[in-house]
Amino acid sequence: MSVRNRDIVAILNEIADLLAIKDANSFRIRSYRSAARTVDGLDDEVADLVKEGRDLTDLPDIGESIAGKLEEIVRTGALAQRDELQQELDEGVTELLRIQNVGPAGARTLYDELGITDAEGVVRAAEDGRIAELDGFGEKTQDQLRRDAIRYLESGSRERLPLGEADDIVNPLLDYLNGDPSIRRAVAAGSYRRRRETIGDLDVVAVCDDQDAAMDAFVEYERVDSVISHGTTRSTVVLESGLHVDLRAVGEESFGSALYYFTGSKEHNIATRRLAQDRELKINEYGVYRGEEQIAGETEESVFATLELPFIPPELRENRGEVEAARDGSLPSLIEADDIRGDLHVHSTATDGRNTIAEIAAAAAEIGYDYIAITDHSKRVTMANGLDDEGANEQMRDIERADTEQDEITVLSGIEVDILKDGSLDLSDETLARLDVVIASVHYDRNMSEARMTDRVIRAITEHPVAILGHPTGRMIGERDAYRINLSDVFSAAAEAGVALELNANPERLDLDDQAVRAAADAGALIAIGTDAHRTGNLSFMRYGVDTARRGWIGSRSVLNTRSLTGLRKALRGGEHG
DNA sequence: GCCGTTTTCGGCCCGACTGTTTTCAGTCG
Repeated sequence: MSVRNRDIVAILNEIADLLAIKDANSFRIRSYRSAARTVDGLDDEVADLVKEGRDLTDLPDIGESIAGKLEEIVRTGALAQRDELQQELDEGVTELLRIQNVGPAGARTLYDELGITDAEGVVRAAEDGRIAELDGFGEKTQDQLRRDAIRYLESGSRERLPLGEADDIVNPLLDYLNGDPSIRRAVAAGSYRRRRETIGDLDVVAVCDDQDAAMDAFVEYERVDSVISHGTTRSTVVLESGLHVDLRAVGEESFGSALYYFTGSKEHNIATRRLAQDRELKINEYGVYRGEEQIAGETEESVFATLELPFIPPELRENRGEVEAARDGSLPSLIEADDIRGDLHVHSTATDGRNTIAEIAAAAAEIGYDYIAITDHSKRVTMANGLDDEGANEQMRDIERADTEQDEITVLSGIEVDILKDGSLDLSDETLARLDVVIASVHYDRNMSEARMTDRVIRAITEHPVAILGHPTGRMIGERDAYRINLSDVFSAAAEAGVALELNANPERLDLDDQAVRAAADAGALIAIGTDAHRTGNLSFMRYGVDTARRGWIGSRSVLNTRSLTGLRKALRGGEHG
């Protein structure tokens, strides 16, 4: 098994950590972290690039030195430099950096003076009162570090929150803040605004009439568990849910620049600040400055204008080419929630859904859709009481009846047919050919080699009347990884066969993810955004699918279910085989 | 260690909060 990018990222970051504890040149440390970010964002495996003899120094933030180290890692699976650094310090001492409020300097002092190498050591030393005796440390810091180390030990590194759960926490908080008389308006920024699939913490930017009162209101919010800091322009709290929230108070004249600054991403901000430097401008959260003079900042648009850039949607701000695209006028026109005309992946009471076809149709009509496809499981999914050929045909008749019994929406017949281990499907092609929408998905036998899984999926979608490949990687966010599969081969095959790739909008799946969906569209494949709803309330998951599509640079033309019913039927026929 | 429409040296994004300080270092985002 060759070295994966994630292993390389871990090694580069570990070197950065070790160098930081050794108090090395900070820009040198930053270089390792930048290189790690570059590798993390690559579509290709570094091991493949090396194999192809590509010049790694063509990649951003990777020069002669680190390129040589990447090749060493690929060749030997290890890096002598890291091993040497690790021997100088103690194994695992970088764990100290994972503790809140312990940075390189603190870790160095704890290690040099007290020989502490892990969080348990911090707790013991704090309880013995040894930390407070160190230069630059005191009682308060000792107490804080003891709590931080215990929290680290109890929860490990803080888990990121899925966006769907974040919405349930963020919306009530924003309602509370916006209802406070001292706050003119409060808006969520950060990865939440960029609609990342998970968020680490939450940044809220607020324009306030009375900053002190606003900060007081914030820390007194009923779901606050503890207050980390409480200032006049910034306060940080931990909510009962464990989510860290920062509130930044700014003046009206700085609202746009603050929102821009705190929306990030960090990498995006660095890229645009470099553009600003070229123009002898300075961008910070208070505005865009030429010398002492503020020349923009009230709106995000005004900030972009000083860089002669059009507005870049928050979902694109990841430094994945959006700054360059904005400069040369090639930013994509992104899909909007209103572009969606129907949902193509919904389960009913016929298998494991909670609602009847009629209830689903009514809920979809209420949303304003033109059509909805009922796609229940096939028999292999025994847990869900999956349908056999006879059941599927019976269900087809039920769907047709539901379609004729109301005239608000078109109900399409469909199935989510299971892709068996050998790439065959567990319903006959005759049955499938009668249905409007056939989604083929892998549910079982996930643990096979990449080559076999790739072959299995490609056979399923090219040899049978399939319209859509469902949740193409099988991942569950924070629960289980994608199965091993060569996505670029699958995308090419799907594009060739006219089979759409699903962007499963369930916020626990989001499968394909943002980067994969971009690669799929680049390969010429159509995208089908479906909620996989098992109850009518889940139809609202569509939003997360659209968010992810936008993060994948997807326009409405690349998405199957933005088409009119006529256009959809035409595309579905065009994609069928035999 | 990386990078270059001032190019092979000399820069490298920027500010708030806290605690231990008496002018600032460390951490965070």
